[in-house]
Amino acid sequence: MKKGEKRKQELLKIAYKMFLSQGYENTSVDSIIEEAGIAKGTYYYYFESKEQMLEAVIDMMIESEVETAAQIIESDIPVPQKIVAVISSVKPAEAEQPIQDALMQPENVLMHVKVRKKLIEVVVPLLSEVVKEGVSKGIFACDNIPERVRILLIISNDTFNDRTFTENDIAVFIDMTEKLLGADKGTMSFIYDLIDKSEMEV
Amino acid sequence: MKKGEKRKQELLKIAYKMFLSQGYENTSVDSIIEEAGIAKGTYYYYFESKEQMLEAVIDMMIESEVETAAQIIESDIPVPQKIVAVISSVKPAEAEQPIQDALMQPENVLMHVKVRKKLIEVVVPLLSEVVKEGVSKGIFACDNIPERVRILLIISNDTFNDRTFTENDIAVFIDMTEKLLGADKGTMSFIYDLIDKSEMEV
DNA sequence: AACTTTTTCGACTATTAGTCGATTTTTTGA
DNA sequence: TCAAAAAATCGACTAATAGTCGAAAAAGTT
Repeated sequence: MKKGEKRKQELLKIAYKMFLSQGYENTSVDSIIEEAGIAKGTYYYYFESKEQMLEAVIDMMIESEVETAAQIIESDIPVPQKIVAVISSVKPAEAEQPIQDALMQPENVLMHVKVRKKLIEVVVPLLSEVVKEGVSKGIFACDNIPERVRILLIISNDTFNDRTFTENDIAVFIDMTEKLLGADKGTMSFIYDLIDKSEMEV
Repeated sequence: MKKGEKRKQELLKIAYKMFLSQGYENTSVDSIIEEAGIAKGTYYYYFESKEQMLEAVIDMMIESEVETAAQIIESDIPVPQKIVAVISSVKPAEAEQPIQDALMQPENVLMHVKVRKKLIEVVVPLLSEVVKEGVSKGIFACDNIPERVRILLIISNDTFNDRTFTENDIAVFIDMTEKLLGADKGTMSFIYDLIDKSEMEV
């Protein structure tokens, strides 16, 4: 009842690395068990299927990202900055490994879609609270907050995570965010300074 | 040089149906050739790989949708209605088969993502022209049109194609569209009447 | 020590995408 | 018209895959 959990974590870590470096489809169960030094039967003692293991790996990834997001929310920075910080934290970006690159690879569509879906599911309620705080402070003015927050996340993900972007994309993103949340013009323009210009298309 | 093209089209049609009804991953090459009554070698005479065939099937799907979109654009309806019509035409929706349902199935992520990506690539320029027309007529007022159009497509796709939606989603979509394009409040509220309420979540 | 439960093993199966050389059918041009 | 060239078809074969299963070893329990 104890050793088992450890082995499971160990397998998840190995799979996590291999999925990211080679893609989910290109990582065979055989190669995972070889890397782990266990037999086929052992693998299937811990995981129902390869896909179920992928779910578990994703849950693991999400968990740590949500922790970061929660910390940011509890911190004491201005609401607009807080929102942007949470949105950024939700993309692996500069973090540990080239996770972002890995997720961009076409052989990782499945993983990519699943991560995004779960992340949005879990971050929308968190971020909605922050926006609500902004509304009560008079920084924002809008209704249907969760629906708006979702749009924010979808677009930021599409613009900044899934592809290369231009200055125009940033300008439109800022404009859209302000209008979507009912903020004064200029409220979100600090975003421009945060962007890593090296990631930008010329 | 003639018979070949016909066979190719025939195979594409068969694959199209099978991919949609069973999902891409669940459709084996063996089952396709059985359905078509040909040998393995013949299949690979026409297609490099199963995935390359998927691309071809998608191109086929896109092509017909783009034709429809182009017709709408040439038609003589008001600009705001035109935009919404194009966006709707871009989702298979009520069309022929339960394509939409098929693309929603988790076993079709790959196909789904590829269709969306290609569709956006091809529709953004078309729709941008329409918006430009709207700007010159004073209905809209905005810059960076292609970037804004992309957002419109991404969000409409996420909201109306990928999941069930609520009244709030519609309200936010209308509000966002108006603000994104710089239209007067109410310009896009006709959208509400177009929505098939039966598709809505309760 | 005798037992039960948890964990591990690896040979085995069934299915898959893709290869290849041989063969048949169709086209072409002299 | 007919033979050579090109296009199209065939199906047995390979290599890799995810997943199964019953037996055995290890760890816990009494």
